[in-house]
Amino acid sequence: MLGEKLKELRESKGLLQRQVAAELDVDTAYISKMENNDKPVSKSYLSKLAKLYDVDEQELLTLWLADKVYDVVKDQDVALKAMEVAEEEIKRKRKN
Amino acid sequence: MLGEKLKELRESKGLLQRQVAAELDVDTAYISKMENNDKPVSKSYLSKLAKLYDVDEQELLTLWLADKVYDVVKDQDVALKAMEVAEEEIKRKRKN
DNA sequence: TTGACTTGTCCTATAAAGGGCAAATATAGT
DNA sequence: ACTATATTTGCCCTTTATAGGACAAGTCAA
Repeated sequence: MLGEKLKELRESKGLLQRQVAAELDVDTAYISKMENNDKPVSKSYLSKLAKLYDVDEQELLTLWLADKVYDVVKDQDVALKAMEVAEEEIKRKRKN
Repeated sequence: MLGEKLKELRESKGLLQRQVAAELDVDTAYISKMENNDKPVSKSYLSKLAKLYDVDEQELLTLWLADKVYDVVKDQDVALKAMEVAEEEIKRKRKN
């Protein structure tokens, strides 16, 4: 989810992976893997990416977190129920 | 969430942590920590616990997974949004 | 062919799981 | 108050998993 978004943003900016890699000071292979969900995106790059692509960091952070959640529940057939339960717990804690 | 449930179930069955510990062949301290969310419950104990407490394993599994999800999103202010996104992704994949 | 991207393999460092053990506390009964 | 049992807490340890990459080699498109 974050991967697709990053790729889409990069292309809309007309940037090459090589350029983004240079900006983050990493290998281009790593960029490729991020965009293809082969490797998790390191949280520490989110702010740099947000600036580079000129989007709100919150947006990327949301997708980043959604990926994490997805990784936990995928393949689990009680996934939806579990997420509901967790959601209610979050809301409950927020109230307190 | 799973912890509280386990404690509640154990007490409703009138069992001591010592007895449950013996059943799972672990330290009583570990049982205590599970019930107080100080240590994650090992997934491999769920079926034994379900039988011991005479409940559906799915129920425990759901709470177990909910705990995992909660751990990922807690303290994150985009938690709810991220869960929504992940939820939709799950549903999307299910369709395909 | 060349530049852009992808894929496979490898490595290292960190963290978390899964507990044990001993000591501290809480609680109920006498 | 004293004891005994139940539970909790703190500290420790080992094993396994994952993150976070690098590097080389492969593929794809112009």
